[in-house]
Amino acid sequence: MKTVLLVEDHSIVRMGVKLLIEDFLPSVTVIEAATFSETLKLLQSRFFDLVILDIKIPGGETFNMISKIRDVQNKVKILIFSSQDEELYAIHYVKAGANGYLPKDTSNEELEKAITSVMAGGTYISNVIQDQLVNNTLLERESKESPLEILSNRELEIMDMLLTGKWTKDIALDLNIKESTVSTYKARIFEKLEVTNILELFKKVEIYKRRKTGFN
Amino acid sequence: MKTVLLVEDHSIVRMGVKLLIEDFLPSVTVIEAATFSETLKLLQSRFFDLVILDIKIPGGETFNMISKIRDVQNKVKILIFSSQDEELYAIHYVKAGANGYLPKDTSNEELEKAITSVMAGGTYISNVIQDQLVNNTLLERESKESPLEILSNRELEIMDMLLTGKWTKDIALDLNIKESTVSTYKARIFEKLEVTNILELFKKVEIYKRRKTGFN
DNA sequence: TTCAGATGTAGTCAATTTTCTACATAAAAT
DNA sequence: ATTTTATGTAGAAAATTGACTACATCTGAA
Repeated sequence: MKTVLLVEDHSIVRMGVKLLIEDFLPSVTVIEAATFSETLKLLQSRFFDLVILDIKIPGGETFNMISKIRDVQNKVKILIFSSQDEELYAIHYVKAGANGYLPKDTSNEELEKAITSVMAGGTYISNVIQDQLVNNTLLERESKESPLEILSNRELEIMDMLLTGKWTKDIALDLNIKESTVSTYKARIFEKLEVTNILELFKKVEIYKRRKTGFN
Repeated sequence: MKTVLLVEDHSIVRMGVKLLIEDFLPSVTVIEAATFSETLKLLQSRFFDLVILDIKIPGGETFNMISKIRDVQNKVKILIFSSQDEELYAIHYVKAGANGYLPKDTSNEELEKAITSVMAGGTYISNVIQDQLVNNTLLERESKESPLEILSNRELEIMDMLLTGKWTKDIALDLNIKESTVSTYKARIFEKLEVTNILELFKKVEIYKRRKTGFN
């Protein structure tokens, strides 16, 4: 008899997922939690085989949640269940110790596959993320503390200016280099951090900042 | 015998909502649609009492969806069923002719209440929005409480897309308008919200969201 | 010591975006 | 009823940025 803790603040979604699980795995008991503190309390009170974790529930500090869960029940499997927007960071969740990542707009079949494979002790990563892994040396890069560390000083300097809202030409002027040079840096930064525009860059950096400052 | 058209692309959510409705209103038939074109097709083929509309489904142009639905079946009730992120814009949906607005993270009871009251010919507006209405002196009166409310619907729509990280040409393509038009909107949005680039825009909107939702 | 890969820098030309102007229509104000 | 202002939309020209390519120097690994 397996027990799953479903952490998700949207009751509608909870209902759908719960139903789905009970349908294809009738022997599984699904317990629900809507907040992170509730989650921790439940984890302290009883054993779970799997935690399905919506990464942006109230009271949760994204990356820290995973380690906090493991602090309480270190053998529990964790399946991140996130909205599409977070796909960018999916790899980080896995790196941070999650056993799987699943976008919310997934098909029922995928959800089923993910849950069974993670509960069986495997890892589940949606195709999107697999692509990220395959055609990139991301894993190696991620082995460093922060993706920001793979930037050269000059790149970092320019990234900072970019995040201030400066335009290519401003930066070129400030640093006395050609605009084309700035463009090159920009391209390299974007490539290294795997983003395609300043907004994504900003969000990514935000996450790392939070990660550093959060008590770990 | 009433019939409800549930428009929602996430199958998990569809499942939850459908179940809920069938549970508390057993006489109601729920038909599902995952895209907007599917929605229109269904509306043309048969009569519905209510459309529950996820505002960001594939193929939908946010605000136009409401009028397009009314073009086909002008007496149908429309209940906007949107994710929390859109709460900011809720008031615009109601202005645009929706009969109700309901955030996705609602309780089952609220969903029930919303559906019954809208189907009965009333209007349902979640408390969050009611607050907005109250201190804004109502739908008609334009109040500048929120900087976002001074944007037109089209501007808001484009701002959303901008904040997703989309480029001018993508938006133009999506909305079938010229890139220069998008640029014009962009300029107007920037001017109205007093920012000079997307980053500032993003930050401004973030701040406003946090204030409204009381998060963190 | 040698050599591949990383880094700092640009040029060129193509692609994209912005600016400025314009205009019809809708909505609001007088 | 009439004038203003707001909104949705573009065209043309100008400005900015990006993609590719190149190349010298530096640096760590074989």
